[in-house]
Amino acid sequence: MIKSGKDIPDKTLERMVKYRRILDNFEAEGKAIIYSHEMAKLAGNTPSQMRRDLMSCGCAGSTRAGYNVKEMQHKIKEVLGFSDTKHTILVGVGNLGKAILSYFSFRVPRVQVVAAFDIMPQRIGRVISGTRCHDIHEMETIIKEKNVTLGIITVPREEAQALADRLVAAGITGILNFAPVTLDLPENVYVENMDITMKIEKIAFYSGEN
Amino acid sequence: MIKSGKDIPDKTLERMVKYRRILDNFEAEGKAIIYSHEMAKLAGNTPSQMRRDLMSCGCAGSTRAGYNVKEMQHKIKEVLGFSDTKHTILVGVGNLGKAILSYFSFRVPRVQVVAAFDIMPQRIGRVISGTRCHDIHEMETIIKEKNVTLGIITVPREEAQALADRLVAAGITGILNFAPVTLDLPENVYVENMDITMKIEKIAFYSGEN
DNA sequence: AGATGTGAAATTCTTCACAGCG
DNA sequence: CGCTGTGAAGAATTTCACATCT
Repeated sequence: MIKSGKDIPDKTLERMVKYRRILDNFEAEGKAIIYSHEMAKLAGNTPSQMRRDLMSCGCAGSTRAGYNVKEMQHKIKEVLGFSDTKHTILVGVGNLGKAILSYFSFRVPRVQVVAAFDIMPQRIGRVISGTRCHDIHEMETIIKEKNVTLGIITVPREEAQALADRLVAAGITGILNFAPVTLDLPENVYVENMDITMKIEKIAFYSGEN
Repeated sequence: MIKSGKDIPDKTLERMVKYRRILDNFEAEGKAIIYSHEMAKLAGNTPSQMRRDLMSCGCAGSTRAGYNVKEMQHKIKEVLGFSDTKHTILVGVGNLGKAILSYFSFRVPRVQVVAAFDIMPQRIGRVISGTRCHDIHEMETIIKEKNVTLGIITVPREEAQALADRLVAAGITGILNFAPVTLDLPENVYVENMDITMKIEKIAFYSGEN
């Protein structure tokens, strides 16, 4: 999908999320000032990359004294968007689905999971980490009712494409896909893939002397 | 970590894994020849990127006739390394851990999960998708015994760094980390992070007109 | 004609190096 | 000084365009 017209580089955005998490911790500790090299250490990158990233979000760091934690936090949240919350559903309440639902008890800013879906009767009606699991037949209705725009796919590979089509037809514009297939969807839908086995193979490839 | 001296670009490697999966399906269907544009469609990229990738693995596609499925498959497997299997453990047998263990029943080439670990008594001794869950106290012993070199971390955030240190001390050289923290580890350990909440926020950011 | 293979351009991302501020 | 801000260099990745082959 074509990225919408935000001027902030993709990789920078990814790191921004990380920075926010780190800053949240700092705030909790009452730390008020942070240097780019401290931040870089915690984020696993370099000071200059850190500073470059901050430029993209118009973040003023006062010379000599480092960056003001609260201000930086505010600016980053502004970029990531803290105003409107997007409604999300998750489809496929197996182990993976359950695991992801529990991530949300730790609250992901901007994103709220409003319902989960499955086909298995024994899962329907249950509440997992605060989210109710519905029969998948109700999916389209609930998407419309609750104004859902994001979908998380945690169903088996074979079912992923058909499900994605249904989600898109129902009006969803962003998908996080955990199934190991490439989804074929219209350009205006933004898709991110979480390819777990790929990552494992990457580790096998790079680790050790090889 | 510094990448070991393989000449193949990082992104290409990632796509290679995807290509292999696609080829496996093709082989099952008995298809013998494939064109770069077909492959690109299935992998969600462009024909020229596809061809460029194949160059990196010395993959001969005969002009006009496209690529020979079996040969391409062979070359890719050669690059990804199909000879030696790396032994892997997973630590943290919650929902996420269980989900990942079940991925392995679908067989990830090159990688074999030989044991799982947890601290919770009710999990210890159980067998999940063919992998036995041990008490975490046995971890170091089993790593040595079974010559384990890769570790998958699916414990809560607070425990991840300490666990990673233990893994590295015990001789592990590659880690797949699902906890949302940056692990601070020696240069010679290769780490990949699966940052689920980050991906979700990315979708929230890019999807829709925003 | 319809593929592949590949220099070369274009784009994106990272790092360097250093001016300038407090 | 030590730290930020940033132009400019450098590296990595993607895309273009076209010669070449059957």
